[in-house]
Amino acid sequence: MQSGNYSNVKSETNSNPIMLADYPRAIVHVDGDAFFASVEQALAPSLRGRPVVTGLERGIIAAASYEARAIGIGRGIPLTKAKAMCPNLVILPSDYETYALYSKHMFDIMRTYTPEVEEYSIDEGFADITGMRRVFRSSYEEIAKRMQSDIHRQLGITVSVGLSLTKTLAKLCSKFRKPSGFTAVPGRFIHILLQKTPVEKVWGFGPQTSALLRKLGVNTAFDFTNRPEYWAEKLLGKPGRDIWHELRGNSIWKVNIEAKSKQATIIKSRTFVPASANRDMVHAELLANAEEAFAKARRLRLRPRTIGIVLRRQDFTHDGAEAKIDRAMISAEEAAPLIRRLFDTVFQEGALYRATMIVLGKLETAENEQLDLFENRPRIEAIRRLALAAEGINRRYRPDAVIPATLLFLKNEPESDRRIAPPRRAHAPADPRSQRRLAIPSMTLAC
DNA sequence: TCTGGGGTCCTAGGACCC
DNA sequence: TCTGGGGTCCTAGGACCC
Repeated sequence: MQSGNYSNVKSETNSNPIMLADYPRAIVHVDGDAFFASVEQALAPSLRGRPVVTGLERGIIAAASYEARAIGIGRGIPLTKAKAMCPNLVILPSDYETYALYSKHMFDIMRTYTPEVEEYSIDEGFADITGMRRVFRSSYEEIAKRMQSDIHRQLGITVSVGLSLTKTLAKLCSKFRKPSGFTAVPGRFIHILLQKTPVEKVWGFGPQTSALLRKLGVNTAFDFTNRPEYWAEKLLGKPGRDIWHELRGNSIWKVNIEAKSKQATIIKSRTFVPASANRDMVHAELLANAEEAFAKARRLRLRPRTIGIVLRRQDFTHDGAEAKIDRAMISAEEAAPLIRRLFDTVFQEGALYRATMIVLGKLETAENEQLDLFENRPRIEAIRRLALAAEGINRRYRPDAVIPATLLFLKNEPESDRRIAPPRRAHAPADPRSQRRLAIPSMTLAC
């Protein structure tokens, strides 16, 4: 395990101290190392030490173990390409339920050191351990290291841990050494960390903001914090000001212990290859997404009050439209006429589209659902029963055993993945996703 | 990082009201 | 009937995150 802090690093400049107190707040960031792949390796000892990736169900790598990364295989790479690079690659489907169990256990371990734990995502979280030194009769560094070793011992996975004064700094620390790294930066060494951090690595600075900052001669986090606060706010608004403070050791973003509030939107989108200008085909893709989005809404017992669509063109520009719905809808069939209207306002004849998206917004819990007195109750009930029955059949047989007639356009395409609709033999390269279904019968490919 | 899928938050600007 | 100021609410879209 790598370990250390900045106390042994010679200061490159002693001017402009940003924060001198060591830990006015002590924030820990715990970041799972290749989380999905690590869980798989923890579950199956035979996989340890081998290159393992997950993402079989999508055809694109969702997580890659460090053994896989060592040979250049990482997130987002198509499985076909990855397999070509490494014939021994172990390819698994993502098993989110199991990962969620490990995730919960990881947060429970963190909570044995402080109740103030934020479950930021499935594989990373924050803990505010300010004031806990006395309770555990140890330094903040020791507490954070114990958290790390507890997780390793109890779960069999490694995590990287950062300790500093703010969430932003703690996150920089946990990224500084990986995997299984430990990095602590107290107040008097913040400037050294910032000098080593290019703006792109700062949490909250994406490609747009980073490019702008670089153009203005701001290349590192240190450069950014050396500009005046009003400059940061004027250029980047409130987020810019918040980040400026966070980087200087002034904690703005509190560790949020509340469970994630209710989901606000459900999004379903799919890219199809090749792009298409065919009105019916693009519309059918959109409805297929609507089917999945409503299925998810039913599962979560949520009802949308708005429906939005987005059509993405081949050049990655996109257009969208949104509409309110006046009563609760639970199926794509109910929404189909509305979706059609939105589609007709957005679709442009002659444009080449590569993806469609459905956005169900303003979700409400089904319990609050109120039916309009004047609406056509029997018909709506019939549609509901139909949707639920179809779902049951599909669960029992195959996902597309029963589909709405509106999707027959896709269904009729012979030997084609439902989501990859257009005939591709003539003019397009084969899509790897449609091939993998036929070609990969088992979970593990080991040659 | 020339781009897969699922999310959240912030802001600018328009509508509407006094 | 080009004319003040200001508040609130909503929406579209940008930017970012994992």
